[in-house]
Amino acid sequence: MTEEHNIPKVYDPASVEKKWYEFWEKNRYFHAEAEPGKKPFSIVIPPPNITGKLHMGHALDNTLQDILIRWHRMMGDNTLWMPGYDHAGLATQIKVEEVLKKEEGKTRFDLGRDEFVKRVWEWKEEYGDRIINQLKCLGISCDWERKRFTMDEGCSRAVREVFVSLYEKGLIYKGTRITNWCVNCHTALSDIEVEHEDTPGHLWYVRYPVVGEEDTYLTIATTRPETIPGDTAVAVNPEDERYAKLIGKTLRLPILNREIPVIADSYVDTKFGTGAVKITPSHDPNDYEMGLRHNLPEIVVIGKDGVMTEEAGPFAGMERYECRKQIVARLKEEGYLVKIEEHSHAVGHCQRCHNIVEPLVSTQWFVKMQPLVKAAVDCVTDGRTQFVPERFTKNYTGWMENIHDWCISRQIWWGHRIPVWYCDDCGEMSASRTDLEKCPHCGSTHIHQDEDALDTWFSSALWPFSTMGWPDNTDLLKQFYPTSVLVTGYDIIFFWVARMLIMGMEFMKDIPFEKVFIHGLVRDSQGRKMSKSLGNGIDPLEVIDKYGADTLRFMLITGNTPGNDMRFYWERVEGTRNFANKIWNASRFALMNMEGYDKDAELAPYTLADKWILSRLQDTVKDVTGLLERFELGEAGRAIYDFIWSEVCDWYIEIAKPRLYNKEAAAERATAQHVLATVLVSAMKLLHPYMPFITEEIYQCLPHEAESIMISKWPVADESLIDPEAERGMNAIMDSIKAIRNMRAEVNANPGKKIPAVLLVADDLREVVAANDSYIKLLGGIDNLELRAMDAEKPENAMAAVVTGIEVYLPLAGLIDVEKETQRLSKELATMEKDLQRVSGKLNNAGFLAKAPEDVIAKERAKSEELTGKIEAVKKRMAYLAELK
RNA sequence: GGAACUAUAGCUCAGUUGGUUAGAGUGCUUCGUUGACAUCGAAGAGGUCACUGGUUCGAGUCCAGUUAGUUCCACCA
Repeated sequence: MTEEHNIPKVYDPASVEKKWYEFWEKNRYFHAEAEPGKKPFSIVIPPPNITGKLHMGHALDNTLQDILIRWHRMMGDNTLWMPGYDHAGLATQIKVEEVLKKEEGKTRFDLGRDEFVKRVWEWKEEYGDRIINQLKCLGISCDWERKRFTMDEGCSRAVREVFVSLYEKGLIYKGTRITNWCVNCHTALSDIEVEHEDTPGHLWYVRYPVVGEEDTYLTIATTRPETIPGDTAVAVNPEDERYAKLIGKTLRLPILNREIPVIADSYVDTKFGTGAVKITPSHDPNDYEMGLRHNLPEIVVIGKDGVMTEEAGPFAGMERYECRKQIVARLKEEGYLVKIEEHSHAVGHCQRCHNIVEPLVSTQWFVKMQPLVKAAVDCVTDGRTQFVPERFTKNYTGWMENIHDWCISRQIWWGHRIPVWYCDDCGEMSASRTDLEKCPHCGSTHIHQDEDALDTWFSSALWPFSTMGWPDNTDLLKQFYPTSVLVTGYDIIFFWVARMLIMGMEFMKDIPFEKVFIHGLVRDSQGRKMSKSLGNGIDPLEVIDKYGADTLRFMLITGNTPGNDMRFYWERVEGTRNFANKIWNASRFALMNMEGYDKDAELAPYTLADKWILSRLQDTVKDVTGLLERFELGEAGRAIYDFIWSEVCDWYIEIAKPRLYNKEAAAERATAQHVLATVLVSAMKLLHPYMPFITEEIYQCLPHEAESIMISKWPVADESLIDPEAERGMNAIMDSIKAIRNMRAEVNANPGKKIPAVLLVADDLREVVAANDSYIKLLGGIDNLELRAMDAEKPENAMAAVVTGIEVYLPLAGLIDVEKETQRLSKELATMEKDLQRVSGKLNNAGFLAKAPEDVIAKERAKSEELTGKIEAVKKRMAYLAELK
């Protein structure tokens, strides 16, 4: 937009976005340093995975953050947005393994651990920055100079420190127990990495013969017949009279013919199935617990690869679901199968590969959660950390109160290797902050490190302080911890937010963030989750290419409320693009009329429209700032949109045109230029956090004080410019103009041509309307405008409309269709009378008069008066029309 | 089995502490091209605010229940 004479009519985002992003980066506007004494504002980015590719969720999440960051930067806060990415252990390992398989036909085992990990690092170097470059296309203003990685030296040091410290406190332990196991990924998973889905299945009723009693059976019901070979008991409820006499007896396991006892345990629900349940301690968490209580043997029949073990006898070597089929067939053949029922139940799937998770016994590392949760819950219940919207608090605390120990070991290679060494000589185990060369206990050099890596969320949990240099007490931590806001989707409150709160409270003894700003998901136009398998995802870069980053950003933020999901519509994208173009053209208009602008020129007194728009600007500044403070970003965006389009463009610019076109009246012209420029610059500032590129482009062309809009000062409302009188006068005039346009459209009166009009104006408005009748002439298409007092004679043979304080008459004798006009007026009359009825009802209600606040009563009284006046005028008018018939 | 969210115009959604004539965008109908913008302007039609009851002078807004849809949590075979 630098060449004033050749500004394209249509805004072209591609031609300006790159330019300004480079300009901002070159000038280091994104960079923050600790400056003691300055008010801080800080956010740590939810680190995207290095395998990541920008999707709509990122676009939304990062735009929200960028708006808060840019706004606070303009408010003069010392603003840090800490960027980085996550190594995403399992996800990345799977990704690289796929590539390895495809390109070289090899598995990670072919390469060996060291070589494989080296390959992942190479992959990270090559692709890790892809998503960051995509974020830059969105206009994201992170302090890229500080970019961190969960596996960089500093973050890794923090991981070691936390692990060893928790180990020393006894809060990390190694244990053998039943955990979620993915037979495909070949690793243990934490509880929340298992997604439960209701799946239709069957309930098989199987009878187990009672040993020593001919033709006596105990029938159990199971959803997993393939685990029968692992049964080591059948349990019934001790209160259950049906089975009382069987307790203590022995059953013979069908097919396998092993003998197992009937035990009693109050866990058994007498109402489910037959009230008798087979117990497989190695393959079911409840059975595992029961096995411990009753000292039952554990027989592993399903291996870590999902294949039946030798213990499964005739089924050894079969895949677990194939085995299920075979066992059911055998049971049927041999007469053990009593019946099959349809049964829907929740089945756990691996979050990564979506295979069915197998509960298996294995040795893993756990974080003991109970001692850690209290502080993390307290800081939320006492309000030190607040969820926005507040309703997510309950979600969080409820989960925390029922938390189980966190399984943190993964049988994978990519990630932080567990910093524990085992001595082959003395058998001791040692956790260490530094890599060990020899056993601290016996000095032996025959030691080896634990093979497992940590859950990727272990390092993410430290992100708010590991990125700022912890465990050192850095200047960065001193100024920017706790961070101000954490912005994320509700889908990772448990994975990430909860664990950051836990680790922050434990290691920093302070909250990691003051606010947790939660947003929803971006769904497709049918409300479905965007997913690869459905192929319904929209690529944000495609939207940016076609419509510009500003459009995508504004579209994502407006039209929804915090915490709720939103739908993606191309129509909404187009609507927002039109808004960008509207701004562009308003600015283009301003520029084309800026010729000879001198900021020190002598100004004429402000006109009504000047006073009105300046007053409205102050209102808007207050509204927008207040809404941003309450995290109502969508509403704030709408307020800016409405101000620019419906007030500045639709009214102010139109009214200012005659003054801007008239070069003879220099002071008047300069005044209009000054007001228009002021209003536009302020509006661009308000809009800048939402639409950074177009606002910068426009700002640079308009008279401006800062070298970039992004470091300019956020507008503050000037109370002296708030002018209720001007707003009232202007509203009356605008209402009159709308009434004129309405009547003209109604009868299609001389479109494009000018017509005369007569206005009857109430005393208190006469002066302002008389002084500004040019507005009415200009925008109503009126050539001869006559003003009369309210009680003066009403024009005959004219169309009429009544607005607050003004009656509008258009002498359109020849064009009036008496019939239609009467109809129109009676409709109007009906709604007015209905309103009046309601208002009078209130005013005649003693309870209302006694209890409602005075200003509300006054408002109702004024409304009543106004309606009475209007109704009277419309009635007179109708009487007149009746005479004409 | 718990819990949360959603229900407002044809469609997508706003509506802060209860006090409006219930709004916007989009779609629809009608009209409009000479110096910002047809990615535009003007006008219009279109809603018993899911249902039932309650609190209140007053409810789209608060409370209880019902229905429908979505989601999260939960070890019942």
